[in-house]
Amino acid sequence: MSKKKQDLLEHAEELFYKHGFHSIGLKQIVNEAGVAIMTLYNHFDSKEDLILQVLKRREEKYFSYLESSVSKPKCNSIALSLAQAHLNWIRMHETNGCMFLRAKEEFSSDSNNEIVRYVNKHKNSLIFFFKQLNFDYWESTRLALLFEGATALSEIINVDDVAHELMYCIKHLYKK
Amino acid sequence: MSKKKQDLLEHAEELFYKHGFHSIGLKQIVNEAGVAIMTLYNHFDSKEDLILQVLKRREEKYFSYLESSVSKPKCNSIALSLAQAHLNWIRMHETNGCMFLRAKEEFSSDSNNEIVRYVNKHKNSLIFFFKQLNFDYWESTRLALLFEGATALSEIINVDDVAHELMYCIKHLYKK
DNA sequence: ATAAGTATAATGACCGTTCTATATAAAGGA
DNA sequence: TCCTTTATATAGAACGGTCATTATACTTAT
Repeated sequence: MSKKKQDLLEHAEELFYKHGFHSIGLKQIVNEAGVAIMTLYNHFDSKEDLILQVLKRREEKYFSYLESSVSKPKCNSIALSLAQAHLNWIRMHETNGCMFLRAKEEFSSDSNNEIVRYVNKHKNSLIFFFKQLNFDYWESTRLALLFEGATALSEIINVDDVAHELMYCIKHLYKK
Repeated sequence: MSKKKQDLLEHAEELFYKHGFHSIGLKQIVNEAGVAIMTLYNHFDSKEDLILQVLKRREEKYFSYLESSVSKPKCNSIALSLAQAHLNWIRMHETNGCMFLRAKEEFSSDSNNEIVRYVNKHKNSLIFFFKQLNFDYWESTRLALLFEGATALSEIINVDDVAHELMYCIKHLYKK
């Protein structure tokens, strides 16, 4: 992948997450990335295409982060390891909510929008990921609920306190 | 309050929640409400002022909804009654996330923005509301985590399944 | 020479906000 | 009852700005 394209993806991810998808203009992205606007359109079909590629890149990073936490677990409990990984992910970023849900929210008025469909797919992949680790449907759904809650609450109170309560919930609600 | 102002607030709330704050233009709001653009500026100082008044109205509705659930409880458990009320609130609206967090997210790049400060205050009011019902800090924080999780997850999977898991968590994590 | 990146300007549309000028209707005094 | 004031609402245009996208033409490297 071109260095310029990578720069664009990185700065677009940061700016979209910080300001939102409608708020940020392509001009601001290319300025931040230090490339020309035509270079952006050379690598991406449209703003929607850029958003989609940003989200796909982020999904890969997030899932590989979760996966590494189960392949190299730090706790004897899988649920606890996953929770630790999710909390670390939150700590690594600005606490500004779930980027995928925010994308869906901003474009959800058109339910056939490609971004909306992609986010739905992504969140179902997350629940499916839990199921593959031998959690049943309800246990997986519950994990998703707790993780989304942790992400959202971190926008308001400090992450350490959120972590405290997420761990408390997991410890009392999961055996493995 | 003027009938026109009420119409504006109602349609603005619906449109902001459906499309987002930056996405929706004032023209579309006045069209939907059936008033002239100058009528909007007669009642509100600016778009930011309109957003703030929409959020304040919504906060009152949400809190009075929670309050009525504890004054006329349907369950023997306070936490369970609150959870039922929160789930009913979700069912009453389009499942498009928490409007307050979405407002904060869209304007958070300017942390001194009045909307951002208001949302922070609102969420702290929620935790304070729980504390007044004799939940300690951690119990209150945990309730907030679970409620935010339920709101977020309802954007993805059907609310009945979310309700199932929220109730499960509450039952196993709270005595009263 | 081929490919990738650059700068710049143009397009048409929409943005929040303000201005002007007109219409309506209720309220108060004669 | 008539006249005047005041408040509220209206339509429509204008302002300067930004938006995503496209076209053109120039400069680099490989």
